[in-house]
Amino acid sequence: MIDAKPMVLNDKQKALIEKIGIYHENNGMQPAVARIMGLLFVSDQSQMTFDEISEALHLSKSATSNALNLLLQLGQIEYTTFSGERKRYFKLKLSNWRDGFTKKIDQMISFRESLQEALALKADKDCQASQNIHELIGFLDFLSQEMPTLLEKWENRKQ
Amino acid sequence: MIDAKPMVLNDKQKALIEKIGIYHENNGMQPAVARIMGLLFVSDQSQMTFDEISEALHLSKSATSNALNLLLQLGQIEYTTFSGERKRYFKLKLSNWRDGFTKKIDQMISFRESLQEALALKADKDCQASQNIHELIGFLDFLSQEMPTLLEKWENRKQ
DNA sequence: CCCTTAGTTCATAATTTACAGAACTAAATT
DNA sequence: AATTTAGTTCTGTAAATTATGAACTAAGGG
Repeated sequence: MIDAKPMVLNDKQKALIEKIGIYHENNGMQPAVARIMGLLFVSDQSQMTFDEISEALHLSKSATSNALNLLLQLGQIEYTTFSGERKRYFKLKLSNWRDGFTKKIDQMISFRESLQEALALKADKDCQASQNIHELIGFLDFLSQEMPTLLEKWENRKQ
Repeated sequence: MIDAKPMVLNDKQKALIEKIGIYHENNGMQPAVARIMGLLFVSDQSQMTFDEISEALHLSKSATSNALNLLLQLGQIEYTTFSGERKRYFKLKLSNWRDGFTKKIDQMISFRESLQEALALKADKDCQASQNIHELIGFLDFLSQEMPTLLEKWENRKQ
């Protein structure tokens, strides 16, 4: 079987893949994983195979395998297959961004639990520090209350 | 000069410092830096000196110095001094939480720039991928529009 | 039944990070 | 002037992360 024409990236695309990559590194992804995110954002192909990704980013098969499986597990990408072919075609699961946003907010709100514990352990419940913690808890409660409303508002505006 | 009585932490406090520490690690801080955040949340002292922090967490002076300076630079802590003393007394700058939230959201919104660039580089501006990116930009614009309103609402509710 | 394709898994090498310890500095104290 | 206090800065290194390459597996084709 003849190879598909190799994906060639120009300099602007390469630079943008790095930029998007660094953004995702700062959000906790490892470099190779983050570069795959960059590639899938920038690529002109609607979907890419394992080997195309591996070649475009000069990644070993093992790094590619680990990264793709991690991204699948994170729900950041998905793949389709075609009958009679074993290859998987990967693309971003951008519909998931709203979920991703929700997850980030939920992670912030999860800190509430620790704050409550901290307050419980404080010898002086009325000191300034305790009051500050209390206010912070209030803010997190406010957030978890308002977020559904905010997302609903977005859904309505979208149409 | 006689030492101040050493800060003694009980097991619950130690455990909570680790928990809060891990939370802050997950938000990009290095372990020692994150533990200092934990300590300042949990401590019954309204403020702590360099040496108290260093001893309470069994950190070397260099680690303590680097961590405190980083936290100062991040705006997560502040210090006061007393006339005739060179020592600095550190405490959390919790008023900054709102700023911190804003920063997080801004960081998310900063991704808009990359998305716009990605869209500009796309060969096909009408493909599904382009449209998804476009929708994502829309969501980020929505967020940056709604955030001031949301924070205002919180300010009003607070009083 | 052997070969190719499409990966996965494992051992290990190469960085990078995070911290300790020692040497250093600058102000205050004796 | 010497010492103590309150740190800072500079190596060195242990540990963790990240990626590689080789060996392996499992499905499908000839």
